[in-house]
Amino acid sequence: MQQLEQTLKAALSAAMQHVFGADVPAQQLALQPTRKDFAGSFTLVTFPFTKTLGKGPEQIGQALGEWLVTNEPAVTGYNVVKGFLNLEVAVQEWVKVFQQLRQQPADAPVATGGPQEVVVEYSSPNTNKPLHLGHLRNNFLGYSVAEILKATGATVSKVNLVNDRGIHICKSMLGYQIFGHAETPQEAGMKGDHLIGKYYVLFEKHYREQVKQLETDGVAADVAKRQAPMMLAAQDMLRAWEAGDEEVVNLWKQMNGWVYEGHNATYAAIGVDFDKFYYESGTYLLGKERVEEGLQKGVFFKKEDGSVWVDLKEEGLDEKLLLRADGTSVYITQDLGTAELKYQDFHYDLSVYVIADEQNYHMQVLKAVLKKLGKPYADAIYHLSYGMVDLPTGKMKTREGTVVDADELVSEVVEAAKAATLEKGKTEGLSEEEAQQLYHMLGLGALKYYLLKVDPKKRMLFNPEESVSLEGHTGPFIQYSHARISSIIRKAVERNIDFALVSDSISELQPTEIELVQEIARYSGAIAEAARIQSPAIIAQYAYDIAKAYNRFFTEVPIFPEPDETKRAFRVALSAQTGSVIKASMGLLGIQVPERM
RNA sequence: GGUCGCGUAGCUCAACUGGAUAGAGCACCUGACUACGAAUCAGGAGGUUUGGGGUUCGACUCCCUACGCGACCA
Repeated sequence: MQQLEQTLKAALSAAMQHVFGADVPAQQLALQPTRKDFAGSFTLVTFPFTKTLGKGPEQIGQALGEWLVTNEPAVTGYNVVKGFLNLEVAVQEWVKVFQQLRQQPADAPVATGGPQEVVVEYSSPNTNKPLHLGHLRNNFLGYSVAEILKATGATVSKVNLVNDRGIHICKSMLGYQIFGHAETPQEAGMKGDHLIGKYYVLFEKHYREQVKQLETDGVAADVAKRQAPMMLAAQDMLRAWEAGDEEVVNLWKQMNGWVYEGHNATYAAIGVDFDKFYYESGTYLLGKERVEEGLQKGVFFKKEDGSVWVDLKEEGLDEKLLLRADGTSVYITQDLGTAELKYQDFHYDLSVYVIADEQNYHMQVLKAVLKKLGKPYADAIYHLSYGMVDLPTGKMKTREGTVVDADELVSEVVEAAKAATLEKGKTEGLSEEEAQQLYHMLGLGALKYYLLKVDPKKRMLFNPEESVSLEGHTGPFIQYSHARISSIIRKAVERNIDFALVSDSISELQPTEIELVQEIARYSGAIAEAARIQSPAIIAQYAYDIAKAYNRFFTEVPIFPEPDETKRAFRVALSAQTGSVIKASMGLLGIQVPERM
């Protein structure tokens, strides 16, 4: 299609020359797709030329259209509406476009001139609780953006930075020590991450009671929060951990191990993966080195109490603490270390951080600090900032127990898909195992699509009912379209229809056929755009559009009843190509598509 | 208090660098399964794009302002 557009632009440029004597290079001409309600496929907006040409917009459109129809064989007709010149393209041209598209596999890389060596950091859980709905948006986004960047030919490494140390980890450890009676996940009959989460919650519960007690005893609220025995004990434990206390470290290793097992099970269930794991316990010391480096270079400064700061007022930010007075690290300390480590490992020219937008300020600071340090990789850092997920009842809040658990949610969507599939009686001929796989594919397809179709930057609302919906603008709608196409291909093979080659001699195409060819051709552009703005929503919308276009084609145009052998083969080929593109585009979202459903 | 972001149909979301009559889905109404899969398709109804100014041939998009919501920084 790029070729076709080039042809049209060149012709328009020539028309400008011949009709108006104006020198307008082809690159300066922007064509846009013609709106559905008008005849034609490409539109030139003529308003911008009224001044230089000294003519009215319609006059320009008429003259250019007239010239094209007589001089450019690819253009078979035109119409002018106000300042819009709509061009109709010859059927042969569309057949040619389709033939070219078929020569490459649907998942062939799309060169965009973008970054080549990329790291995408996502998921990055705390090791004191199971994953929840917010993590799911993060995980799906991270996985998908990585796949999209791969589709532009980049080498992409997915990494997970595990937040495995700090006061919150000690809280769950302490809760376990006090209330856990050394129970194991097996004994409790729980996944490891859920078990640890239970003790984190228990810690918080008892800690709050202590705070309340202190307050009723007349202690000021903020003092009570700091002085409650359980908080003091947690801080003791953190110090013991940093000092390498054997008992504490062993407990820490054991409990984190359980959490990793639990998280890994969730990752496997939702189909995301990582090339490398980083642990904050392994990077915070490196971060302290960066702070030292900044002091030596004179870009950081020390206050009287010994704490280390950076002044970012010139960058429009504020002063920022980098290291506490007692020498312990803060979040940004370890982030400095991790950034350095990632660069050593991958020498990236793009490093994506998939992190919620509540950390916009923090990420600005990180980038600014690395620039101050003169790090060559500072500019390559990109914060893929996504909005929080709200519930119909409002924000998710741990305190109020409104957090939607990832594992529970996954089993719910799978169950919903199962129920719907059974109700429709579509399990015929499937083994039990195949059926289970299908439910999982559909349930997860619904959930992933639901979370990915929204612009990542925007805050979104999670409606449980809509997230398991299988109709309308949903993942299963697209999966269904693919299953339908697969059915057509199976039948075509049974009937020995040869659709490997598409004849040049097709002289007529239905509007829905042209539309479908255009949609297929749009795929590479969608990838480029999605990669540029790092938005899976672009791909999600595209996959929906092409599925929609296919379903329209499917109901309007007969395939097997078509008596003309050439047309019939073309329609099967068109179906096959559409199926490949649907599969590939859904793959970029991390969603699988079934052969039947 | 300071900084940043958001506001589009009853609800959830689209709208490429400023382009035509602002589009989908859900919900509501109507029609289409003895041609290939109805988890589908076609049609109807639904909008002062939060309000008010400005720039432009043209503004959901850019600028100013008011209001509302959210996040972050102390």
